[in-house]
Amino acid sequence: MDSKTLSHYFMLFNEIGIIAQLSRALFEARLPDGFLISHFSVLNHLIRVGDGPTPLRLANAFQVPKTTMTHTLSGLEKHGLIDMRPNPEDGRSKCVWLTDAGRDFRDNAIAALGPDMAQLAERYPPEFIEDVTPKLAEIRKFLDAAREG
Amino acid sequence: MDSKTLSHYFMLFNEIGIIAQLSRALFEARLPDGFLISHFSVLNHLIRVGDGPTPLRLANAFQVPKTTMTHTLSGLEKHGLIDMRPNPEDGRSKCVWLTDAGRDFRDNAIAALGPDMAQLAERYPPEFIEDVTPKLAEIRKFLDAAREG
DNA sequence: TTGCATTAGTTCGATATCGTACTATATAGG
DNA sequence: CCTATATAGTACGATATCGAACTAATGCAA
Repeated sequence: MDSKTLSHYFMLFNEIGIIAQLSRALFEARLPDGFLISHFSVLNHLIRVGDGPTPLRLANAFQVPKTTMTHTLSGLEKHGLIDMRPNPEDGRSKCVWLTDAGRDFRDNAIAALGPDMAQLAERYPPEFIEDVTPKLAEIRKFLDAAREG
Repeated sequence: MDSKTLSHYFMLFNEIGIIAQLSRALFEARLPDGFLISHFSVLNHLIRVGDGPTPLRLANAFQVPKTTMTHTLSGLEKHGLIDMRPNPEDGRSKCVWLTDAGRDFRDNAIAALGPDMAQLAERYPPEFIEDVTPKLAEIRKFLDAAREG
C-alpha cells in the first residue's frame, strides 16, 4: 500500500476519534452534573433492548472492559437509576434492571438532546445518517472481529 | 423529530464511539509499551503538516484541551521524540520540533500498523474510505462549529 | 507609561478508564 | 464425588483526560 493511500486510512480513524471526542463533550453538557455518556448509553440500551441483562453482557454490547462496566453501573445504582439483583440462573452473576427514576432520567436526557439532534438533522437529513451509519457498523464489526482474532 | 428517527442519530454516534474505542486499542497494541495513539498522532501531524507549531495550535488541531496536550507533549519530550524550544515571536509560547528519534518512531509505527491497514483495505477498498471520510469530516466540522456557538 | 484584559502554558485535583489480581461460583473430566 | 479449569464480578493501582486556578507575557487603551 502506498503512503498516500495509507494516510487516507489514518485520516478516517482520526476523524472518528475527533467526532467521538466532540460528541461526548456536547452530549455530556446536556446531562445533569456528574453524569456521563456511559450512564445515558446504558440506560438507553436497557430501554431499547429490554432490561435484565448481566453486567458482562452490557460490557460486551459496549465493547468496554468489564471493570469499566462495574464502575458505570455502580454510579447508576448509587443514584437509584438501576437495580442490581442476583441472577437466578447463575450464582456468580447479577441482573441489571431499570428503576422508574432510571426511565425518567433517560426520557429527560432524550428531551434535552432533542434540540441538538434537530439542529444536526437540519444540515444532515436522516438519509445522510442512514447512509453513513451502516458503513460504520461494518467497520466496527470488522474491528471487533480483528480484536478477537 | 419522531423517536425512531432520533434513535438513528443516536446510533450514529454510538457506532462512532465504539469504533474510536476499538481502533485505539488495536493501534496501541502495535506501539511500544507506554505509548498511546495521542503520541503517534502528534508525531504524524508534525510530519504531515511540518514541525514548529505551538502546543496550543496542536491542541486545536486535535480538539483536545491544552492541558491534555501539555501532558502528551511532556511524554514525547521525556522520550526524546520532540524538542520544545522557546517561541522567538512570543515569550509566553513554545514551538514543537521533531527529533531524529521522533521521525524514526513515527516511521516504525507506520510500518507496524501497515499490515493492519492492509487487512482492512482488503475488505474496505480505498474508494469506500474516500466515500465515508469526507462525510465524517463534515459532521466533525459541524460539531466543532456547534462547540463554539 | 500605566493599568487592565487577554493569552500561552503549567500545576493541581478529580475521575473515567483499563489491566492485574482476587473471590466466588460453575462446569467438565476423571 | 472430587479436582481442575473457566467464568462473573469486584478491588486495587496506574494513568490519561479534563476543568479550575495560577503564572508569565502580551496587547490595548487611557
